Amino acid sequence: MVEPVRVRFSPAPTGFLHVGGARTALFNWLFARHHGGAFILRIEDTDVARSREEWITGIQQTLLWLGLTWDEGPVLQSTRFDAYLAAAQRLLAEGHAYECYCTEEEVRERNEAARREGRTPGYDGRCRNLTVEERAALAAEGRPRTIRFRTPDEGVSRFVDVLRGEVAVDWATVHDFVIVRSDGTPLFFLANAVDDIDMDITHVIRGEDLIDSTHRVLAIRAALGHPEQPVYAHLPLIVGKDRAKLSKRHGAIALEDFRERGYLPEALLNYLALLGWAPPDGREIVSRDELIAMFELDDVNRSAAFFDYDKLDWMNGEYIRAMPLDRFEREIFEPALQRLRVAPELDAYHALAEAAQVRITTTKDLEDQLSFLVEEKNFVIPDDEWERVIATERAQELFDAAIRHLETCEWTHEGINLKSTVEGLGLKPRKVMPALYVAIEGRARALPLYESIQALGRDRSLARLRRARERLGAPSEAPPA
RNA sequence: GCCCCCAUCGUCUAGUGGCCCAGGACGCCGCCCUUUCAAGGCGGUAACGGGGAUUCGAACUCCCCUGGGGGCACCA
Repeated sequence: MVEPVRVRFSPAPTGFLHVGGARTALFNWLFARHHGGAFILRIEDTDVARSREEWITGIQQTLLWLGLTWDEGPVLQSTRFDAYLAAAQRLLAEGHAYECYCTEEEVRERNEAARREGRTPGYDGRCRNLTVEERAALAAEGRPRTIRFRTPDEGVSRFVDVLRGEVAVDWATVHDFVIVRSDGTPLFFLANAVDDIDMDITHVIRGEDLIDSTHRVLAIRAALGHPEQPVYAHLPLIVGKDRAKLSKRHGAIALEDFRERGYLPEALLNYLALLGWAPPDGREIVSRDELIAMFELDDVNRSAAFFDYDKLDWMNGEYIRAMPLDRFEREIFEPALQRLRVAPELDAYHALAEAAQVRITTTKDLEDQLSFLVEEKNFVIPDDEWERVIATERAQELFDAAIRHLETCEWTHEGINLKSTVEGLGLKPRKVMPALYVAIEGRARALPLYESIQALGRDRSLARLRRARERLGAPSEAPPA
């Protein structure tokens, strides 16, 4: 590429950023970084009524969390209305646009009628060729006035999409559309066209849902004296379980929520990169730098992708496991303890942290696993676990032996080892150990027992075992197996 | 209704006319390891939507059908 690459991510601040938007941002960012170009953040807040300040900051925070830093911006379109309106005046003066006095309701009603009668909806061109007198009369009625772009009556609109080849449509099927609202504010098509020109955008990478609007934006560009086209790449959509496009009100989850649920930004980034793109070498775990090095726009595929949480979970686990232990302890283990209000005695918990690292998929997961460390009065054994796992034949013997062992053993991993104690009773460890897990950790699928006992300490461990032993009662009271 | 886009295992994908009776990954199933659960190792299940055409030869090219999705706002 000879010219410097300039791409933009241009969300509307009308809601949170979800995986679809994030993937679009990521591909733009990767493309810019790969080519040493500029990644620009542009906020398309031309719809003043729906745009909110908090979404603008929210989107930025999310991008930064993912590590998608921008080189220019954020440029708020709401600060550039003058430029768009000047362009509109020029289009008006040169006959590419006209003043339209149809109200929103009228247009909507006519469209609905058209749909009902099986005709194609779309602006019917009522105000297309008004005379000066007619316009004056309508204005005198106090009717609101919009500025509407006049699309060509015939011919074909075409552009080349990197992923899909030539995309062509008959102009006859593209109806005139509003570029300035009756309140005088500009709309997406106008602002988008003007900004892409003014910002020297070279490549437009966005969702496929915008593919049809491309013809309209291109028509404005041409009318404004810029017939040259940026390179377009319309990314396949990310769909939900029902294969329908994800949106704020349809199945989409805010990226913010992924953060709260304990996903690592690098894992989410990696996963997102694999939605619609695959590295030439077929690897799944690809670092940010490798992504930048390998990413090519024409390797992106064309069909919609389903967001698979199972695979994301796996990938997040991979990233957690790949962390150096000290970093895991510092950034994930310790904060989890703090959230549980457990004093982080890291020396005592070292082995536990190591054991936990390979067992969790999210950092939120870790909290559940570590919840047994809470103070004694808050520790409870769920009734169903008690019945299923602890209240079994020979449980009394088992607990008596375990208590005896832990009362005197050396307080090391090897010393705590209960295997020979259990085997000494003629019991199979695999069969009966779960009872001890539940007594100590409150659950059968839990962090390793010896590390947990060690972390809990001798007194607290014995207290839990004795409590369970007491509840079991005398041997004769044991329920028949 | 009209226009546009898409079509390989359940899911994400590789594949660009012979190397494919289709490869990898997630999931799932089984076995091993094992103090539970994981992780790890080994193995397995599973797909080119249908029909034509081109060709010596099609997952790969073309056409039709079917299916799915998107768009047709004073949203973006």
